[in-house]
Amino acid sequence: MKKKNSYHHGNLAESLLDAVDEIATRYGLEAVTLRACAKLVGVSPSSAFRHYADKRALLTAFATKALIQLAGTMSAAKDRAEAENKDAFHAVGLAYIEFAVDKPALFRAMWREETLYSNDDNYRKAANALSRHLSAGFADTIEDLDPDSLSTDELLAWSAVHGLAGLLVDGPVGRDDSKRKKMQQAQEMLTALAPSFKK
Amino acid sequence: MKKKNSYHHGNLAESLLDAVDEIATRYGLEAVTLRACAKLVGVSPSSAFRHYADKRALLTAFATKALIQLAGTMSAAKDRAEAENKDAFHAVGLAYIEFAVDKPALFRAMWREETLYSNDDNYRKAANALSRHLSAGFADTIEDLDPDSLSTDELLAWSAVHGLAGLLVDGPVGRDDSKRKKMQQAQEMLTALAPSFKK
DNA sequence: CACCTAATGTGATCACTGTTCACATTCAAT
DNA sequence: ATTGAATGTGAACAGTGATCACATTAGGTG
Repeated sequence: MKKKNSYHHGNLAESLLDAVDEIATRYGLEAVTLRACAKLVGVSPSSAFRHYADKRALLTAFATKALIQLAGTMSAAKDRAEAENKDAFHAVGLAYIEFAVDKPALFRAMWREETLYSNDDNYRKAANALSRHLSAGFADTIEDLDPDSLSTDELLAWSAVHGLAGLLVDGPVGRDDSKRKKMQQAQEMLTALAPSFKK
Repeated sequence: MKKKNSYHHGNLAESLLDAVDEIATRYGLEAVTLRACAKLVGVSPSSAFRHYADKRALLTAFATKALIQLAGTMSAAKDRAEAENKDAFHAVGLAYIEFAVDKPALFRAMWREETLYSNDDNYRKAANALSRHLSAGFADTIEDLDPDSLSTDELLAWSAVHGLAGLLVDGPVGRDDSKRKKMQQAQEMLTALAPSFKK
């Protein structure tokens, strides 16, 4: 994007993240290899270590990026729903699930505790932000005393949405179904969940 | 367990599964290596291939075993709840989450689509069985027309339970909390979910 | 401008991984 | 007792993450 034929690449750190994305979406997370990423970027394998201490550090950065991307999608869904006077939580939850269905590799990468440095500050922040985006769909009069502690309603909402996403991506639910069918199941589940949020 | 010093091991296939369990529980799933398993069993690395076509096949067998174990735990929880006249779904859901919290490595191994042969017959059967154990907590008068197709209520129940388990094991929820605290969150979530199951 | 230091990319090399294959050993049925 | 099938072995292979001395360059200093 910047330099073309120079010894120095320009912004290898960012380009490596793009390479992870490319390979993960194309061939799956397990196919993401330092050497493959380096080759894709057109650079020596060892050069990656100038920017990431570890393969794990690279994957952590990638997961963080994915989390932020998902948060953006959810935020957009919320705005759209409010503009159309629709139920915001329903829309945000649906966006969450749709993201998982559309980009399973990214969704998996976000939550691989064992291949991540989950103590990383940026990662933690991005992960915690998600719950806030979900509960943003609720009535605004919710008690947001401690931003790092979830209310039971928030936890239930996140669990149901996250759980269905997980079952669709890495579970036996809707394994051979079309995307339309899957999203329809999500719709129904979210509707069925609504009664639990009556005050 | 059988032979002690013979050239032939006796039941390598089963012992390898035990080795996977041991290593996964002790050092995490990523530490499960064919060579480490073989060494633990006291056998040559290549011998594993007489019983499993692949590392993936081994992990599939292990995942299946874990699924069956979880199903057993759930079934026991249901029986106990019914004997004590308590809500069966609540108990079964709690058992599901407790299993994940107690044995995160096993729980992760069950759902790693990318490191599994999820088409394997035994695996599929075991995975599908779980939903039935969950819905067994519902009123018995539920319409179980198609056993392979989930009702919306079943799907909601499984999603919420599975989601919280996932968030606890591989997510930012309750990361530094004690087990007691985690299980308390689970209790509250399940209680909050109940209104959605009113007919 | 020339210089110098820090940042960035390279190549060789290491230990380890899953996998294969010819070979050794044992079991079980004849 | 013999023999064929089942099971375990050891040496190899290519691919992996990682390290380190070294090469190349960028950007501020004089």
